[in-house]
Amino acid sequence: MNSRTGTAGRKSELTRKWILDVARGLFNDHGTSAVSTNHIAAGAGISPGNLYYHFENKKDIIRALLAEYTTAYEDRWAPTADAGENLATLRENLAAWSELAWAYRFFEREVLALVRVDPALRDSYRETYARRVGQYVAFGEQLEAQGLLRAPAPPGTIHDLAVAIWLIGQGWLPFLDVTADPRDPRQVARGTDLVLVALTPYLTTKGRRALEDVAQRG
Amino acid sequence: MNSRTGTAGRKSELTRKWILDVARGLFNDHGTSAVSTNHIAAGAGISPGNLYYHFENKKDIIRALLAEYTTAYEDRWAPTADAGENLATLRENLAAWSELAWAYRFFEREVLALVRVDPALRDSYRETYARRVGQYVAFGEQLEAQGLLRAPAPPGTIHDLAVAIWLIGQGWLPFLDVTADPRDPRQVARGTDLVLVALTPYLTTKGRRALEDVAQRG
DNA sequence: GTCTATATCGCGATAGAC
DNA sequence: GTCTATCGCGATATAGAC
Repeated sequence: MNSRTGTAGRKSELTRKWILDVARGLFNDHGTSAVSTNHIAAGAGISPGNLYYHFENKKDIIRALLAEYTTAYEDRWAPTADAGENLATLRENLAAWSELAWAYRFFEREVLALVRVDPALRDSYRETYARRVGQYVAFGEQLEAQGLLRAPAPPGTIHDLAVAIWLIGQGWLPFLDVTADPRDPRQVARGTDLVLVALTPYLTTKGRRALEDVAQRG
Repeated sequence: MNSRTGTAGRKSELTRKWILDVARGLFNDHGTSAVSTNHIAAGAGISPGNLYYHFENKKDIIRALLAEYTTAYEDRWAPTADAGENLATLRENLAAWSELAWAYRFFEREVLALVRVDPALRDSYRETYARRVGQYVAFGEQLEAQGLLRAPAPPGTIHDLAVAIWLIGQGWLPFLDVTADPRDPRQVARGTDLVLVALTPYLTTKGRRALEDVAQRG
């Protein structure tokens, strides 16, 4: 509130970041509801009072983590123009994405419940979702324009496909967390398979070749 | 524990069921972590002590609700033999399923978090998942045998598709809950669209016609 | 089977010293 | 910026009367 963030804010930022890292780890391991602000403070080796100096409450911490997550994603995946190139790197992109999602896996597990009880969180989630699916759709339209997409796609198909892929992407990691060991690299590969099983049949032969390119090279 | 369930158990079963109904409603509205055993007791118009007579604790209630949910599903959808007929009724089946899912929507929202903190729940969930996806795969193989599935499906495709569809089915309702009004019938229809956008491209022309049949008649 | 009363515990949050 | 101390509250769970 009263912080003019000059050089004085440095130490504060460090502690703040440290709290977020610890909280993220605990949330990932035990789920947000099992983790109290006291646990976080203890885990971070600071006092409860200090934690409340940096954050209003637990919700505030969760919001900050979502902001981190979103930023990390958007730093990494600035949308590019060439859909063909994107197809070629799709697999590695999915793998890289899964790394990030793993770091914030409590989120993938709990978002839908969390946004229900925190309107502020809900708003940023909706915004992210809209932007993200918008990117998918733009990607699909690029594919179409470049003849990489099978022709007779009824209107709305690309959008539906984008949402379906979003759902698969949202769901598969926490799902593996339950049914298998998500750290197993082969399982991560299965995650990309699940996305591709939805996407592939919409690609032309040329599109499929672009997709497999990297598999040949790698 | 010491209950020889004869005629004496009748009243007990009624109260038990009533508690479950109330709990389900509250969980749906506020999420499991915001709802305490006291809230449930108050909502049911009974004392906290009475609630603990019928259930060990909150986890126990949640487990009972999952059992209810699973049973309700399996009573409704006994697998049938004719895949072509199944295709024709797929849309209505999806719509009917969404009714059921709506009644237990807190589950769709929270399962993955819930199973993490309750091993018993985790076990039944895994079991249900395995059985359900197994049914999907069997369905896919029937389609294939009847020439309703496009021919060159690489091994594993049907299974991947089954899992992808499971993920879409798991995800879309709670997702709508966040992004739109899930009670809007058109939104429910969009849910089936999302499943079909993954399935349709794998169908032969004949398969697609079987799928559209009902749309013509309705 | 159901109630009332209560014990215990830990969470969220703040005040005030340093 | 960080700590210690602490208050108030509500959640879980049990004891014992009816």
